[in-house]
Amino acid sequence: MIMDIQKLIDTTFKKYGLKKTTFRKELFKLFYNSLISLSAKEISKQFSSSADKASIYRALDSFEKSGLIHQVPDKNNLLRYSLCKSECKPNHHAHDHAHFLCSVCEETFCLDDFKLPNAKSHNGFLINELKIIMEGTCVSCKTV
Amino acid sequence: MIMDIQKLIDTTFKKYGLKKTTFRKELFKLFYNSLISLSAKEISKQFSSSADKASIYRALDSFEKSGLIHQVPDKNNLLRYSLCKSECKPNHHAHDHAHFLCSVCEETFCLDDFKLPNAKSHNGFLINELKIIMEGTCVSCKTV
DNA sequence: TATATAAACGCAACCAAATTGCGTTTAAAA
DNA sequence: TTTTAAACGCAATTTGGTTGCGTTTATATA
Repeated sequence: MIMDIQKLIDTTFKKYGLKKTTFRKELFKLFYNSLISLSAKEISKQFSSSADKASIYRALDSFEKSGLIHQVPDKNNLLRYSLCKSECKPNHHAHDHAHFLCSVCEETFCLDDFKLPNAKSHNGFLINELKIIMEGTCVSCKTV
Repeated sequence: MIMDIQKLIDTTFKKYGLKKTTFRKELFKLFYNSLISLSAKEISKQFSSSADKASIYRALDSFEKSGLIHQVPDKNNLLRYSLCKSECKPNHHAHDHAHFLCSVCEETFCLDDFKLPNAKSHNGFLINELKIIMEGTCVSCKTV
């Protein structure tokens, strides 16, 4: 069952008290359609003109706080985000999947079906959150 | 069997073609003795005067390439390193342990006994390296 | 439909982390 | 002792991200 993107924006933006500005609607669509992760710079490139970086960073920040997108690891230590699955709530991201960084195309993928172990502690260390990051060659780069 | 630090420096520096300058010897000792991870800024603080940041970054870079230290995750996305175990080779780090970030003291720990699964592929993605990053409360912060 | 208000924008200034260029110093090889 | 490549030190620069502030705009409310 595929939801109409416009309707999705309507409901999610309303749900999290986000204003439907032209820019933010486009930004959401970008995440929704690309599936891959995006950095601020990559986003900037998509908006030929008129995409102020302050606006980008603020939008990313507020999208993240609303549970629409989540930070994903990046090889060069920069901020990078992906669309969230439905299980994420505002201020509480529940990502139980691994992330894959392709060393060829430098893209980040969410491996949704690679479930994480849910250990609560280890040697006296209390574990709140657990991330698995893989590096290697992604499917499409492998076959090329 | 504890190896004399001087001897260790002699052998490892020679092995990797590193010059035994005062600064780099001290830097190595710092990593060797502290056990915890270090950022450029933290390193800088240790050297009361005369520690140029360019020298620090270049030393870190070359130590990493030589397999003496490895990058560890940092909450604020800054470069942070830890001493390597013996199994690391120049330009090929083999860290089969997890990293733990304490959200209280902000320190990074290497959990050497938390072994990682060694899957070679997943859904057509070829896995070269696998990292596990945990966040939570470390042993000492828990008990305080 | 008009008005109020809080979110978002846009622009500039700013900041910290990290990198680069280049001439000088120095450890180690010849 | 001389040579040479690594490392240093200082300044300038780049980059990623943040902040301040006055203006605009979407939305709630009258």
